[in-house]
Amino acid sequence: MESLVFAMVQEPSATASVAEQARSLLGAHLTGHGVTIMVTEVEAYAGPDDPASHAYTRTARSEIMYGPPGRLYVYRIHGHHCANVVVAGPGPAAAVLLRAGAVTEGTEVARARRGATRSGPVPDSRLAAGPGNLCRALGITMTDLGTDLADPTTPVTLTPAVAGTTGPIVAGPRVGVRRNADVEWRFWIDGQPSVSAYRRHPRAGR
DNA sequence: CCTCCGATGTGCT
DNA sequence: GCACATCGGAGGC
Repeated sequence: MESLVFAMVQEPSATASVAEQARSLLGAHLTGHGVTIMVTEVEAYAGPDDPASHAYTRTARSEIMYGPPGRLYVYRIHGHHCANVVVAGPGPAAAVLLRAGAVTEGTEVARARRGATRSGPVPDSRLAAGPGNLCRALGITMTDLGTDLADPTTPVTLTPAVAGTTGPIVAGPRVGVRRNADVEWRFWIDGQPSVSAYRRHPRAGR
């Protein structure tokens, strides 16, 4: 409650709908290279007014977020890939990070891509748990950067959710961000086993 | 050039 | 809860 007021004061109405668009992606179906997931966890990132966003500074890497919505923004971090949907915010360069999903098709392919950890095989419910693992399960790499997600002929496509079919949606602070660490722009479907545990950035303020 | 540092994942104490 | 592998982007010099 208090944090919501804080967010509204900090972020004027220009970015409020970025969070709404992130919420609306929950329950959508994303297909990547033969594997389909239902999206269970997302995070909203705004543009130049959101220091946690890559679009906070406009560079060659973040340029795609200043372009048309519905395209895929892929970046690498710590040797992993992360996938975002560029959305049309009231402000420029809004995007939604796809953090987790439940595999609904292509489970065998996803298992093969994930392989086994030292402690054993990855449970099917966690094949696309976490943004890096989601990309691995779906075979998303930098070659998919800029894909038009509405074009059914591409290897990566997004099918919108039917509103009101996901069950309860929960919100909290974004995982692992140092700046704007208290803005509650992570959204997930309550009870889904693919959803990440919250980890605060070690050097986040407060 | 060179340094810093993550929108991470995994394993271990 | 904590350490660390890992690597490219971004910015400083």
